[in-house]
Amino acid sequence: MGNRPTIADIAKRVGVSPGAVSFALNGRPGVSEQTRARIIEVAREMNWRPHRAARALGGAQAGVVGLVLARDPRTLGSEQFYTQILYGMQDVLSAGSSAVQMQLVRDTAAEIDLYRHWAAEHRVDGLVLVDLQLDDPRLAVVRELGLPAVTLGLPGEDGQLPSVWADDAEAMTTIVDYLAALDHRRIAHVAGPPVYQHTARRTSALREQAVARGLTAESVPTDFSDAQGAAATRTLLSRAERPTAIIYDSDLMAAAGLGVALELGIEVPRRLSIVSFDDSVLTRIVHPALTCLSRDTYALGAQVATSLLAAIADPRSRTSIRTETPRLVVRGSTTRPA
Amino acid sequence: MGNRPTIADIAKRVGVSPGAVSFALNGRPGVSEQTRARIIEVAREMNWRPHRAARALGGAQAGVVGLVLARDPRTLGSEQFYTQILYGMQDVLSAGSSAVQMQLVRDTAAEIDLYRHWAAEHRVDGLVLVDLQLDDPRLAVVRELGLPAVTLGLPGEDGQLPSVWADDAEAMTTIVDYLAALDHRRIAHVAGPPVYQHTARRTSALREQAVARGLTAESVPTDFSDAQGAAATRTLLSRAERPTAIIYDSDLMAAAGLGVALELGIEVPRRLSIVSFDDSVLTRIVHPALTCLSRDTYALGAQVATSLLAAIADPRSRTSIRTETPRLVVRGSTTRPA
DNA sequence: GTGGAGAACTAAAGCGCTATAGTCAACGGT
DNA sequence: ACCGTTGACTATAGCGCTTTAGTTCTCCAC
Repeated sequence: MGNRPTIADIAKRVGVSPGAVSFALNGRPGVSEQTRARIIEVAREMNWRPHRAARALGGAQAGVVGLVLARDPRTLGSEQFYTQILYGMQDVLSAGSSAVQMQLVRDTAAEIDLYRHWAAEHRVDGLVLVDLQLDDPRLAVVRELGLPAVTLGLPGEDGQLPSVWADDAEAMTTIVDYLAALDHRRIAHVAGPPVYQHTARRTSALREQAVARGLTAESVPTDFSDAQGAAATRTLLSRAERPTAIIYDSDLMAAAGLGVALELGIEVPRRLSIVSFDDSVLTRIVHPALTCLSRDTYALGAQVATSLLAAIADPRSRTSIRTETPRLVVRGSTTRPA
Repeated sequence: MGNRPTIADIAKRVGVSPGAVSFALNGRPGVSEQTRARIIEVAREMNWRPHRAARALGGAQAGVVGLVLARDPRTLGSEQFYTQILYGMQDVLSAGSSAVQMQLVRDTAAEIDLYRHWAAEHRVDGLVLVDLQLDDPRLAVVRELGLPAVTLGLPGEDGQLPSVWADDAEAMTTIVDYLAALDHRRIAHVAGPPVYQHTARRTSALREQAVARGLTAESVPTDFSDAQGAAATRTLLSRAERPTAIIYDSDLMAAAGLGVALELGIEVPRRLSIVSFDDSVLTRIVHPALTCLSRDTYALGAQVATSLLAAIADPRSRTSIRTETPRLVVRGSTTRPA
């Protein structure tokens, strides 16, 4: 039963003091190589594992990093992306026998509460902040709490926190390049909520590109839900001069948009090309499969974990890592306008 | 900074011993109502929060329950369901200021390793076992480790563990009832892996129903991936005597199947009816929207959390809760066969 | 007015591990 | 031969909280 061996048990068995065992097991000087080996062997034999709480209590780490997702329970849909991130993170962290504590909350206020809670209870050693907002209120809180953190997305203006990011502007340019090459002149963009930094970057990149190339472009904000994605699509496609291509900020909305096109009898891709900013199974199972930007989300998660571990080890480190710009994967949903 | 107040700080401030503070804050007898009130007030004033690790060390609970999902990172797809479960669980657990530790692993062996790990490090107070298998190797391990656990799905044969479950056989019957009423005579079932208990139950329920009603029915096993779901569909639809209705064990496979039907030019629902065993956004965004079994997954998660808390409080409790049988939600993907 | 039962606390040990200070012997340099 | 080092440990305190075993007091019954 629950009676796991303690460091004292090992000490007794080997015939040394508990302190010596602690030194040995943590690779710290203070014991001869001989006894160290002996201790390690006995520890393995007895199937010893450190008691996390005991370690954490001694001022050490909790062995947990936190990741909270703020979204309405009914607007779920981006899980695919974050599940992959989670997977990537876990594989890196479990090597250091840490774990990721993922939690879903309703909104940013709840998210902040949770951070305070976690900090107070010493539950986590570090945080991953996702879905960065313009003027993000979380940044100040995290700084105040003194918790190491890494942002996934754009780096903070003033480089407050280390971050792992991809260039959204460049990604948008990739898409527009492609659509322009196909001769699309009227492009629409079903975007996420404007408070998000990535949405803002994409939107402005599209505008710039449109001006530079003399295209008509328009971004429609949504809350990322399939319902609003569908609604936006319906509005766009009901116009007299409807767009010949629509870029969606998420795979969920893209799929929903495709459904609307089918429902309106607008052939995809002949009469409407669709591009999704996210890749996932979803883009592959609908018909036609969706052209999208794809990236190695698993690797991204691993990257985030690595950065976070570095930030925890040295809280003053401030290195941001720019990841590869997502690649465009062309599938059946795009072609030259009819 | 990080210098959170301790129970001793409160004690000093109020002028009592740390023990008294502990009593007061835990609603335990040993202090007068007056001092208790005073202590609680000061604690709030100083913004005190218990240090989790310290509590856990004293033999108390870690305040974490574990949920591990064993699946290949490339076969992800059921996240939607589990994200909802997670959400439901969290809302119940956070009231008791516990958290859910969700982790993804590659297979059952890794899952079992993780349980041992968690148990040894006292990381979790209890477990939720999902995707029960026939002759599930995890049951013995969990018993051996003495960890309170709840299964989500069918109860163990011998009622070893409390469980929260819905009747898969009855659910399947609901679907067949409906399809039979529409006059479908040849029904196929794209199932999950046969090792899973729910797959087995559904498969045998379908067989029984088919015999009872004189229908032709067939179950095709898959690994739950969109690829195999699509492949199975392709095989079924390429037959001379193809089914007029296909039941899918997951929404992901159902959507993939729909894609295949479109690709083969088989109209849905006129020439093929599709029913999904799971509900999620996915069933709503494809076109036509999929008829499916729906249940309140959030509530299910909450139920699981409640049961688990009960199991933790009293490890001998063995109450299984049978939840409502999922309701059939009819949408555009089903009709009478042409 | 004395014994005894509560009530209201305090004191202190302990959870498992880390970390610091201290002990002790062996060795080397002068 | 003596002091200072160094290496290999041991002893001990402490992390923040819980919990058990006291210690006082007060109050009441006989």
